[in-house]
Amino acid sequence: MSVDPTLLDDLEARGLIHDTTDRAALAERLAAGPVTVYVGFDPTADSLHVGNLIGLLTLRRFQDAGHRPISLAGGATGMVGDPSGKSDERNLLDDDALAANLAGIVPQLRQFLDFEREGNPAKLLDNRAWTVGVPYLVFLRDVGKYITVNQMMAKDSVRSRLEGTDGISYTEFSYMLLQAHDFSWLFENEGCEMQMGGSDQWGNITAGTDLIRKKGMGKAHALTWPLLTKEDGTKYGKTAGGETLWLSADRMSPYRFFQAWIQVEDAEVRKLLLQLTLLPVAAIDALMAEHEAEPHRRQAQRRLAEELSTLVHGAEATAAAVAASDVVFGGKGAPNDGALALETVKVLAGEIPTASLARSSLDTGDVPALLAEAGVAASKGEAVRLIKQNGVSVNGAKLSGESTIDENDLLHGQFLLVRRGKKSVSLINFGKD
RNA sequence: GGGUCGGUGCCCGAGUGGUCAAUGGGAGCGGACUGUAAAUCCGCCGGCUUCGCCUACGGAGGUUCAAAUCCUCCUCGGCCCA
Repeated sequence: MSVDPTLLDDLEARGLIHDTTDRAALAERLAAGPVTVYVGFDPTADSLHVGNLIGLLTLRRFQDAGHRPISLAGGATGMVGDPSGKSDERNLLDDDALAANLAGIVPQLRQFLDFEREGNPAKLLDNRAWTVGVPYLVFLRDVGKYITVNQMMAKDSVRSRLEGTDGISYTEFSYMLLQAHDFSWLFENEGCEMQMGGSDQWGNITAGTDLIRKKGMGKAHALTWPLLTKEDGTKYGKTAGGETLWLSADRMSPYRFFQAWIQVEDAEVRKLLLQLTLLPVAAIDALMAEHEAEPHRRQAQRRLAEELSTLVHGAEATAAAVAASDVVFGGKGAPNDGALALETVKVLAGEIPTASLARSSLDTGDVPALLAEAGVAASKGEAVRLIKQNGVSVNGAKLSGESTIDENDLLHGQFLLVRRGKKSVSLINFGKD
């Protein structure tokens, strides 16, 4: 089995290396042959989100380079809660919630890696398997003895909690030990020599490499990537509107996911292409050159959205999102109602927010009330304002204060296509007669 | 436990008896310009049966023609002392 010797350089070029243990030794080890490497994902919700994408993709990059990736679902650690990046003590998840979260996450972990690949198939493990039955005394002897409290308190997230007024529970304080134990267990039982994670995981990861070294088990490696941030340094992971970018179609529709990436600003797009897609660096450079020549075509954003949608939701859902986007944003301004085929409307209904209202809602002739009822505006007052500000169009025509809507306006006798502002489009379905 | 300062709209923060749905900033929303970008500019930004009414300035009472503003109690938070 041969490995791709350019892996580390590629990661470097993508800006994906924040820190590593002994870089020369790591490079040497990676060049020598397949390495088993893991990334942990704690089931804090029933879906992963963009914050987890780098981890998933980095594992994928390792697999594509010939190494053996392990996705670790944190069935045990998720119960305790990682204090990293948290200013408050977490609520413990009960068993049912944890099981539900795992059930949501495991398929997502699966889809990024190849579990059948000849030579270096991926593995998916749950740390609960080797954690749940460990007696406390054994844990203290085999893990706790090797890690000093001094080291644990050196961690920023722990220190800030110690200095704060609310403190930190012994449970969360112990999180680092659990993660170190995972690494040493995987090292011993799966031949896993390397752990990766976001830069906030550095302390937790090196606790593992230290434990492995102190127990005389051998040499383990670590790599962290920078947390995904925007140009201004704030955390990525939300849309401009503040929505979390979930990977689950139930939590965020493929259309909205797609749109979120289309709307990325120029300053961010190169970095996102590098870190969140599998496109070769050279291809990204070429794409960016194209983009800079004709920025209004938004080729870079489009490609980013297509690549990510395909990775997360698959080719079919991506095609539907593209089709819906073309209808909504394809023409100059609003879609042309006459040209909107019933089939297209039906595709849209699956992709954009759709409200179902009773036909009787049309009877009053009160347009603002209708918009409020459909959720286009938060209140009737807001709807009135939006109309006054020229912010609403129905079936492609701007509404004015005098506009009315009746049965004759329904597309295919059933739908209204409502645009609010530039970016937000929704459908109101009045059902068949 | 004592003292003291404070709790104002999504957030920060003015306002200390009427002129207050409440100054200002941020966020958000709409518009213009554009490229579903950025920057900039303009407007909006509690609700409604919208030239008026209702609900709101931690909670409950009270004084007053009139309270976010004064009084009482309660509650929560900061700081100081024990």
